[in-house]
Amino acid sequence: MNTATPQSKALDLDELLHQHGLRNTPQRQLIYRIVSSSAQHLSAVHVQHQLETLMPGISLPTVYATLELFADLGIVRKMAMIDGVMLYDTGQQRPHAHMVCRNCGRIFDLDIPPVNSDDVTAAMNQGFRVDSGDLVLHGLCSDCRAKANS
Amino acid sequence: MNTATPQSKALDLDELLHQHGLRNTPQRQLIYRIVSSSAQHLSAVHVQHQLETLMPGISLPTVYATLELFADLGIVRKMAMIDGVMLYDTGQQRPHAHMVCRNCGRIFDLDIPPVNSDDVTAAMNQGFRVDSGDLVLHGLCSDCRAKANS
DNA sequence: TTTTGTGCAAAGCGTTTGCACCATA
DNA sequence: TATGGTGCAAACGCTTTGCACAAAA
Repeated sequence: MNTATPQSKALDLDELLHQHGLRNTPQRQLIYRIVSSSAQHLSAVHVQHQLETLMPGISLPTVYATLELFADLGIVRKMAMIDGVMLYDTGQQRPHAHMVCRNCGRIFDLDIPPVNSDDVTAAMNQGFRVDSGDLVLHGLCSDCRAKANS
Repeated sequence: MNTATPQSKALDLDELLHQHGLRNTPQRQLIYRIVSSSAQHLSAVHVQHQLETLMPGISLPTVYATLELFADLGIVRKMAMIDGVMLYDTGQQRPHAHMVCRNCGRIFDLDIPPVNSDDVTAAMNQGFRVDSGDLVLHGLCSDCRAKANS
């Protein structure tokens, strides 16, 4: 059924868009390529920076609109908003926590499940149904720990 | 030593401010009264609303500055930023998670530790030292679940 | 009287919206 | 050719900053 079976995970974006009555544009293709090839979380400006050489004129509103669209299509997940910046992840990575270094400000992905079953049951006991969760840890990254000890 | 011994937990704000060479102003007293008597998280506008009757003219920048000051003094904690809004909690409550209802948008406090020891050790194994953490759960609150089932 | 705090206004920053032009289908 | 997407500019919401006046010590 698929027109091709590319090496890895490349789901057929063209087909997916057409199934939803949406158009296949170079912007969407490029943004898709970036988010699907990144193993890390991405912000909108991060995506725009990565597009600097491939499509210099791309606008930030387009990046936001496309990421929002991809979130609706299940291609990306809207992750935690950290310091007022929304982070997006490819839906292919398993749910994970984020670590913010309070010294250098960098944000790291941690392979830790953000929500455990205790959290879900505790929330349930208080009447809530949990769909997802964001865990953001604050502290020092290894680089800044090394610098602090010198 | 104290000029009064009010009902509950009122630590001596006046003394604390003087210890740090800071001034005791009515704004700080009132904001302190609000945050220390609230069992819930608070945003800056939330605090301002609560001050409507006691001090109608108080400005938002002053509220922000005072909350920031109280955070430095350890009186409040800067909690998670949710939807671009910073939440503050009194340092007296134990660390807890937040629950955002994706239907009504309300934010609830949940008596769940945001970070467990597994998280800390897992982060440590990747080189990070964890100081604190914010857990934000997304889902449906009990009210909206009830409405959805009707 | 000296110094800090407050209030006002405006600036920042990330995100969203309105609208004319362009490109996909 | 018709509809939907893009880019530009501007609006928006929350937070922060600059500065003159007021108030605490």
